[in-house]
Amino acid sequence: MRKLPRAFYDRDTIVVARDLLGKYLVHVSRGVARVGRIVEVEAYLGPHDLAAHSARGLTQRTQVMFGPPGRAYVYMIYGMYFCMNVVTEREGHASAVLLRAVEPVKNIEERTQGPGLLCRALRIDKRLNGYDLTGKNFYIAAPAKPEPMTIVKRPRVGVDYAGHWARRQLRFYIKGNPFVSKR
DNA sequence: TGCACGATGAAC
DNA sequence: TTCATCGTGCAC
Repeated sequence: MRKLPRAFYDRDTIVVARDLLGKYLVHVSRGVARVGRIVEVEAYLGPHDLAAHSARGLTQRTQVMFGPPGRAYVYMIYGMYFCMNVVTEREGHASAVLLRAVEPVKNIEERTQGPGLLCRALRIDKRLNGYDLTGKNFYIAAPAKPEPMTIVKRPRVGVDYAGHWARRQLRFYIKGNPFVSKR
């Protein structure tokens, strides 16, 4: 495995989203390295994208989205789950990719089919908000030999309020993978 | 300072 | 379809 460099994230958000499929998400917590293979993602394109948190402008919560690429944007949702994103493109662009599901690879016992569940299973919480993913204990890596895959695109989940942006096909997942979230 | 609601998940 | 549960953003 080779850890993804910052340049990987400093590219068009849709390109990064699709390219993240099949990569390994690694979090070392209390000496335990948990690894999941990314199988489902969603792209959030920036302040002009009405479904993105950054559409409301720079706030305390969204400041990481407005920061440099390659950092984790982790936030609490519905008072009980966390969601994890990776920040993309140049600083100030405020775009990110939401990780929606991973396939268990190592040291994962709980379910991972959904953004809240994958964070719980990989022990990802608010403390990791802003973490530099080119760092030591929390990163994304490319497998030694990538598996062939077909990518499916669909509208994003839970953003019906976003007008025509709700219809854009910005959700991507690996066709046929059993760990993709249901909906 | 108060309050409506959400990039969810599970039960009914 | 309803509910758990709380931080955020925006209205007063």
